[in-house]
Amino acid sequence: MKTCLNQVHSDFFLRKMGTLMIKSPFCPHSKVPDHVILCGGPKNRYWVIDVEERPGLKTLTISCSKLLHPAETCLLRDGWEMTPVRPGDVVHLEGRSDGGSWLVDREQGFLVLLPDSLISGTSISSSIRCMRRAVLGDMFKSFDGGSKQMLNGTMVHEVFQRAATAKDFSLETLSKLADEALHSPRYLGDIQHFFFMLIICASLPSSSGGAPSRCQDSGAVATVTELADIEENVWSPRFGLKGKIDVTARVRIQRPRNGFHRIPEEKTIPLELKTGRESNSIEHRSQVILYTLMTSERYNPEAGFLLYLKTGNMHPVAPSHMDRRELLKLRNTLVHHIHSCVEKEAERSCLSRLPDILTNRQTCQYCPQKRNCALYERAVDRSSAVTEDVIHEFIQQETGHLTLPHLNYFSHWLLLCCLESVTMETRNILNTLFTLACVSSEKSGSCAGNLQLSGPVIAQSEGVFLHRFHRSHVASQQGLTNSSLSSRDRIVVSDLEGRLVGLATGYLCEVSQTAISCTLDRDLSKFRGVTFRLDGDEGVVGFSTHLTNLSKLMENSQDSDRLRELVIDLQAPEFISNLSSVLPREAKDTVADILKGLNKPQKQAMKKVLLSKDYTLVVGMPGTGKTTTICTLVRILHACGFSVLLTSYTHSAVDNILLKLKRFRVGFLRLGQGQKVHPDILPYTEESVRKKGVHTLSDLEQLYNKELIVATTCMGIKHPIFTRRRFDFCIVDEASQISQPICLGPLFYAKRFVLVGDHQQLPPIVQNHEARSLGMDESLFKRLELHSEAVVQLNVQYRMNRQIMSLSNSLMYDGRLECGSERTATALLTLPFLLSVQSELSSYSEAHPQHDLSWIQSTLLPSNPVCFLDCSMVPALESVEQGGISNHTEAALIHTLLSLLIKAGCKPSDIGVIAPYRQQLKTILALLQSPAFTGVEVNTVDRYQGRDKSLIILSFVRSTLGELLKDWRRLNVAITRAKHKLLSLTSVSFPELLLHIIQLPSAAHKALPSMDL
DNA sequence: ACTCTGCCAAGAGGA
Repeated sequence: MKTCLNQVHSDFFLRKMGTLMIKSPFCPHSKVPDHVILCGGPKNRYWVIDVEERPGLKTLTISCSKLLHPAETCLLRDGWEMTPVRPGDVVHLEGRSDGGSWLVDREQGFLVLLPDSLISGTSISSSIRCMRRAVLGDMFKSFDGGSKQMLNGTMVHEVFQRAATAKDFSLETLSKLADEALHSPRYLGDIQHFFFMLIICASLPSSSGGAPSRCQDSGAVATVTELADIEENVWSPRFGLKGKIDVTARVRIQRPRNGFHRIPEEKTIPLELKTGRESNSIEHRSQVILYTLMTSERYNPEAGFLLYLKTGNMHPVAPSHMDRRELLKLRNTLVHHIHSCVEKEAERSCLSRLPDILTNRQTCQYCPQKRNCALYERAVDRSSAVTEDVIHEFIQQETGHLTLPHLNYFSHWLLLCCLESVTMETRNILNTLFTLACVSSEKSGSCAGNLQLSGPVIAQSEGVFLHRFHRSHVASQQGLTNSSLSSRDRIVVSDLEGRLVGLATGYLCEVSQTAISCTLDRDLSKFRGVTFRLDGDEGVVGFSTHLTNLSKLMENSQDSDRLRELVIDLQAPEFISNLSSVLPREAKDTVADILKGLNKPQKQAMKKVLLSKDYTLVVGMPGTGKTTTICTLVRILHACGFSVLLTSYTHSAVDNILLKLKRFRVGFLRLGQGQKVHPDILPYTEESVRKKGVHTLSDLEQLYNKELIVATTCMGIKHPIFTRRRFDFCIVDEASQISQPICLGPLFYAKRFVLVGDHQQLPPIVQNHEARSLGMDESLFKRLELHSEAVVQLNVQYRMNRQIMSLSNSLMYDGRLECGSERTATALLTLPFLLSVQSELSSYSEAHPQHDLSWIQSTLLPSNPVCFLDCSMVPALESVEQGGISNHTEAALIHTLLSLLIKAGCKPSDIGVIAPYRQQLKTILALLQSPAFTGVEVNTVDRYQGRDKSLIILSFVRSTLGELLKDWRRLNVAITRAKHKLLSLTSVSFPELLLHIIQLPSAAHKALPSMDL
């Protein structure tokens, strides 16, 4: 067995420091991180302090207190000792403890490793055959599936569930439902993909006489009396399981007993439907066992049923302790592999080994993960020792087309993504839902408790139910509006007791003091009377899109081969020499017309794109009309009859271009959730077009093929349209802010691509330090930039006046940035009432000669477009608070300056306040409560990218540059948002920007306390 | 040492 790393460390520690140190629960080795929540009792969460291994036995030293005291012990044996538990893990224990000593063995107790990671029933049952496949399936999620049989299964499931709900299994109803399912917009896309039609009725039970069904087992008779639910969603933080139950049924069980009355017993049990062959396999039965386990808190079902629709046979599944034990052990192994995808080796992280490859040709042949399996083996595990011919041949077959650089790129980015996902995982707030009482969650603001359903539930559309909750009694004095929950947030609904965790998910609509309305994916009207809690779901999206794209890049296909050459091998992009061969004659005039409004570099960009055979990179320096350029480019391509896939990382970036495009009456199709799309773009979404009537395959096909231009976010490429369509061009906006694996996604679907961005502005955000240092913040835009022949620079800007521009020029652009016109270059802030403010300041100054106000006087002057206000003498000190870093002195100075500027006649809506830290925004906003400041926009540097204001006040907050502004790209963004005037409050000296410094006197922020502002 | 947006999901069956 592999020795785990932590074990090595503690052994080492033990030898060095002697036994006393390691036995002490307070050894620094095992400090509990802040985000971990521990507790005792039936929902216990223990921290593993130490693991001691002996043959056939594992002893854990554990504690449910963050102080790691008192410590308890847990003995694992009879196979449980193989559980891959390590110091620093969190575990849940089932069973009994005898004075702080637990025993988990053959007969009693369960250990649930990392219980807050909920593992789905299907993942676990798929791990029975092959653990490696289950782990890969968790990483590369969108690889399983896509067969006709599956689609058939999905639809038959739906038909059955609907018929069961209606309690009507007549042939007439069934065929009606089947017809509906066939024409449901939900499946049309998939059906189109497979091009087949099917007759559903063929797969339905012949004895459609109906529910209730019966089942016989060793004399006991179970009769289904009622359907409690369909597609019930279950999250079980107790066993670390989750799943969706096909049918939750009430049954009456009658057991014959000699000499006793047959007292019927009512039970609620899970019922699993299968439409395929009646295999009654371990996998199928295990699924049922897991459902009984995860619903044990809800219904305590002793058994469940497996119903094969083809034959109509129902198999009871009554799990034994052994069944549950073995499945939980599998879950623990699986969760271990998922959780420890990276490990440290000599201070450097590397990808962990996966469970071994199965050498069963039969099983592997149809495995949906076979490419990823082979890739991982060759690119990561690199076990040269394995020379088994079967495996070697398999790996060769799957990855033979790849070179070493390809494999390195794959494993490198896989490692980066895994590192980042581990860091993101610790911020998952859902585990507070599992363990934290609602009251304490409410304090953090992401939860609302004590809610009761009020009024009717309104079904808005399929799977969208409008609910209203009101707060039954205000336990805490807080009203609901104090919470940070706001409309459009994603939420999870659970009950207050923690029995019905994750009942439904949805979006918040309205929040008032005492009521909340939201749309949920399920109708909760039958839970009337239950007290609910509602938690904000920040949603850990995970990295499956990243990994899927990486895997796709390694595919043995034409599209992927070409992308690998360009992206990994960095093959030089090619261009054709003559425009006339691409420009259709009839489009020439239109194109010439469109080109008229452009400046020189913009025209150059158009030309380069049209001539490109592979890709073009458009550098859009600040204020150079990036959006206009893209919009014009799309119009030209459209006029030439080219199809275009238009994407960016964010919805707002996509919609920005579309809003412009719309004005030129260029048609397009916008894919994506209506919730996220700009209201003016909504009519162009698939959803809206469909409402006008899409009933058949050809309708849908027409909808998908009609427009030359299709727009969506980079994450939106899972849409069925991409299984059918290829585009002439793909344009990716803000490409310098998108990480490589995500940026790759849309490129698979186009012959050529255009990346638009500016690597001198913000890079992709990476949380994990190691991942960043290993280059995860390098965008594809930046990677490809070395091919200067592919780059066009938009360097003529229409935003900043000369002085502000030169600041950025000296910092970043080596003087390449130019003003588009003399008007732009000389534009200044207009302050109509400046004179009266200045004279007021002068008279104040005379009355209070101890205050030196000359700095304010010169700061206000529009003819001073760039002012660095040096606060080091004031002094303005940063303070570290709960929510981050802020600087109250700078905030006070901003308040003073804003008051004077607005008084001098600057419109609040022309003013932007920028700070790198969120906490500073809060501090500033708190000072700007008066209505006079309404319209002033206070935001972070990051959120201001792509936008501008006439006047910008920038608060540096920190007296050293700090991690954020140390990144000059962020500093560059900050200083290039202002059109006419830029005021920066800082205690940092910039040798690079030695211009325009105004020294603030000591206590400058207290200079005007009595002046009427 | 605090910057941020994306996603609907667990399962649909077959050797």
